[in-house]
Amino acid sequence: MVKIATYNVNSVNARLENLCAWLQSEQPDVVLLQEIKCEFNGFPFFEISAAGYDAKILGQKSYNGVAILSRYKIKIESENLPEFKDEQARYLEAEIQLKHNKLKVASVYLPNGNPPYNDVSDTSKFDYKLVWMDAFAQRAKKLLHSSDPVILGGDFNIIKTDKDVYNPELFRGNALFRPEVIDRLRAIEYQGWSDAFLLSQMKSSAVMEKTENGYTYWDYAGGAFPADLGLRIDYLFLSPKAADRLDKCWVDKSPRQSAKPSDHTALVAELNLE
DNA sequence: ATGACGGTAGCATACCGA
Repeated sequence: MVKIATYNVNSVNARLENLCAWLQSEQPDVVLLQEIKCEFNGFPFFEISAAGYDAKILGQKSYNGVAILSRYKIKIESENLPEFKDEQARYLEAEIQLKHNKLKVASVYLPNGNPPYNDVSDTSKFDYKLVWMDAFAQRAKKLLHSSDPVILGGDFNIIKTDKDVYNPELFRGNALFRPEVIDRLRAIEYQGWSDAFLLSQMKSSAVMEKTENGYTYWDYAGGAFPADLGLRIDYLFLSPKAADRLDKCWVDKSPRQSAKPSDHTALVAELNLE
């Protein structure tokens, strides 16, 4: 059994205690991190290694940045999306050599796309989100038919349906909830990817799991977390070979409940692979 | 009242986030 998680940490250095405590208690085999907010020289390799993990990163100063942690050997396949010039560090793809099987994974931090507060008519961030998604869709299509199982995980910054947000009306017109991005994500899923959380819910017979909203993000402000005013915007997408092996996928709220939390929490899956 | 909260850069406050 392999346990894989995605977690937007909102600065790996600000979250180091939180992250290491969670690695210690949950013992995931592979972790996809987003928003590490540091460059190579600022990444806490020593502490992550002491926790038992190899780490590969694509860093950026102050903003963005993605990483892959693993108890198994990590071989980087792509830093950034191939054939897409990107100033921002949002995509890291690797091959993980398990005991017997190989696994392909990518840590994905999709652009937010909302305009800056001082100029709400500025569409450049939204335009960037759309072209980024088009490049990502091309890469996903290539990866889908890999001979190894593939998992694309991360913070996608997309609310797929009204069910995935505490107040849909409040988010109409928001870049996370615009038809242009929802349609693009649906087109990617129609290539043949499975949303691990939904697939797990579908296979479960437990009533509690079926009614779980799957929120992975709660605003820091206004007591959103205790009131469960959240969004489901972090996903694990499984290729057919990975979906075949899915045992269970769930939201782990423990990092969000701990001291000094990220505004996101971890989404975890277990697959029958070794 | 047009906020809240948190991180980074860098030293006051702007930018970013969802």
